[in-house]
Order: sequence, then structure tokens, then C-alpha cells
Amino acid sequence: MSLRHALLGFIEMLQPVSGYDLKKWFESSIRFYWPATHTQVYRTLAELADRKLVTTKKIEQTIRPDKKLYSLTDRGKQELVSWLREPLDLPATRHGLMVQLSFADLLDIGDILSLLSNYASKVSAHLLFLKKDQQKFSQYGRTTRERLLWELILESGLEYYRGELRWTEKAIRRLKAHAGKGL
Amino acid sequence: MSLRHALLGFIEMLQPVSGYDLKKWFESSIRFYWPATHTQVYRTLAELADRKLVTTKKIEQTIRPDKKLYSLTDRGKQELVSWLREPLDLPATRHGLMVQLSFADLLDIGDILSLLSNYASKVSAHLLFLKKDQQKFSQYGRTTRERLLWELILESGLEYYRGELRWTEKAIRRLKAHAGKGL
DNA sequence: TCATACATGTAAGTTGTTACATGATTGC
DNA sequence: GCAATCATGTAACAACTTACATGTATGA
Repeated sequence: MSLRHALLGFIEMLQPVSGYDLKKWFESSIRFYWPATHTQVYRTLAELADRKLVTTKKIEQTIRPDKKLYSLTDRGKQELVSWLREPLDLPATRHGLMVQLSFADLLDIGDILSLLSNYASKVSAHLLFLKKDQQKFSQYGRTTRERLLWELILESGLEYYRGELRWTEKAIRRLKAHAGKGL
Repeated sequence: MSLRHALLGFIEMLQPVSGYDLKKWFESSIRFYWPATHTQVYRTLAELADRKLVTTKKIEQTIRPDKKLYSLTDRGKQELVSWLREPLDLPATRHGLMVQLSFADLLDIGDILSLLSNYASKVSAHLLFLKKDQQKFSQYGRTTRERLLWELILESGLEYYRGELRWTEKAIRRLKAHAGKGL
């Protein structure tokens, strides 16, 4: 599971850091590649502490709720770096729209086109969102190489969604052309 | 969950059909968009039968193990068609390589390039595999519109992986250039 | 003789989602 | 006055994975 290692990675970058802040970092960056809810984050942090990959320190606060700060242990860093080197399998994608289209011959053309245009508009909205994020994000890198890596990751997302848009538009054209032939 | 509806869709196409055959159809087609193990298939079929969306018929066999054949009920077909019309959220992708690259500044350049070239070779292998599948697959469509849909689905996969390859090659070039500057 | 196809399942574990729970402070 | 931020968690459920289990027939 990459969630564990994503957390180790962020802790390495930000230590000492609270679960709450880790969750916020997830939200604003890696979530496009590995989404996680706060429930999962806290559960996984507890497990990492159990396995002595991180240490915790309780901070008592008066006007805010108490919090715990996490830091990496040597074993945690070892675990992180050795995972970073591991070649992974191709990700298993689950793309509900494609499942729908597989059986969409049961629908009439209007319904099929709605599915596609709904997808297109969600993809466009997401693209806009990613572009806004773009500037904000690439500033944080601590080395030029880290900034380059983050830029590449963001471009991968942009290109993926641009590709989805192109494909959706093509699919709409082809389906309309096909429907037209029937007249 | 799309698995339930993917099964309903295949049952609609192939009924009466055994769980074993449904699994094989998954393997050879939809698995790229919605992978499922045989455990999941059998469990979900039992649930669909429980909910009266499908009916089963036991076939006793001597030289082969007995089997169950599944067919759609009217309620099953209704459920399928109404799901097919539902606009879905954007799929949540989990892309481990991107998680690794997010923290890859902890690695040396050789390790980073290995991650990328390993990914590239897996993507290429998968592309070859998809292209082989291409002819075999598009023959099955029962209407011209169904064939068009399946063609579009397959193209979406091809374009995705071609995009991944292009991105990976660009990433390798940029990282090599960056490493070169340091000399 | 060894792997593969046929055909179905159970059990146990891991991961991921949703709802519930608390309670002060700050900004609109 | 109401929503959002801060900060952490539990409980219950849903989905997915891996290992275990059985037993015949066919082809390389």
C-alpha cells in the first residue's frame, strides 16, 4: 500500500508534523494520485507508530485541541527509501464510465451522449482546478531537482485529463455521426 | 460499485451464463477498466441472486464439475439500465509511481531513472498486449453501434498508455538534462 | 507427469468509505 | 448566528486481496 509510504514521505519532509497537517498536505497535493480520508490517515499513523517507523510527541494546548507530532525513526526512513526504489506493477484503474459504455447499447443515443458530456464537463472543471494549483505548488520544492519532479508529476495529471477530454470529444463526434447515418 | 453492474451487463449479453464464464469475459475485456478476482465474482453473483436481480439454474454434469447458469430478471434489467444512465464521479486514480516520484528527491538519479524506465517497459508491454486484443475483440459487437462503442473504449485505453509512454520519455529526458547540468 | 481447463466456493485479512462524536475559536 | 478551522478519534460497513480447498479430464 502506498498510503503508508506517502505518509512516511511527508513526515520526512515536514517533521515534526501533526496528523491533521499531514491530511491537509494530502488534500492539496498527492490526493490526485492517492486519495485518503482522515480516518485512514489516523489509522495508518497509529500503525506506523506501532511498528516503530515513527515516533509521536503529545503537545498539550489550551485554546486548540491537543495534538500529536510525528517524526521519522531511522527504521522509518530505511523503510521509506527502500520502498521508493521498488518497481511497482501498473496501477489497476477502475473507470466506471468505460463499464457503462461497455453496455451502453442498451441506452438510446441521447443518454449515451449525456454520459459523455457529463464526463467532459467534470474533466474540464478538474483541469481548471489543476492549473490553478500549478503555480502554488511548484514553489515548495527544496532543491531544483525536487521542483522538477513535482512539475513532471503535475504535467502528468494535466496531460492525462487533456487526453480524456480529447477522447471524449472524439467519442461524441463519432457517435453523433453514427446516429446521423441512421436517418 | 460498478462490479455488480458489470456483471448484470454481461449476464444480459450472455445469458444463461456460468460464473466461470463471466469471470473469463471479465479477464478478456473489462478487466482493464474494472478488475475483479473470481472470489469477488462469485460473491457478488450470490448477492445479486439474493436480491432477485438474477435467477440461477443448477446444471449437473458428470465429467465436469456441476455449474450454475445465471439469467437476468426484469428487476435486474431495470437496475442495470438505470445505473447505466447515472452520471458518475471522476474515477479516483491511485498511481503509485507518482507517489514515489513525489519523494524521489531522496534517491540518486540512477534510481529515479530506473523507476521510470521500468514503468516505460511495463507500459509498452501492455500496449502491445492491447493491440493484439484489438482485432479479436471488436468482432463480437451485435450492432454497429455496439462495435463503435467497444472500439472507442479500446482506443481510450490505447491513448492513455501512449500518453503515459510519451510522458515517461519526456520525464527521463528532463531528468537526464538536469543531472547533466550539475557536472 | 505436469500444467491447464473446468467450476465453485470459504476464510481471513487488508483497505477504503461513511457516519458519529466532541468542543472552542475565528471570520463573515 | 452560522459555517469553517483546528484536532483527533471510534464504529460499522463495504470492497478487495490472498490463501486454502476439491477433483476430473485433456493435451504437451
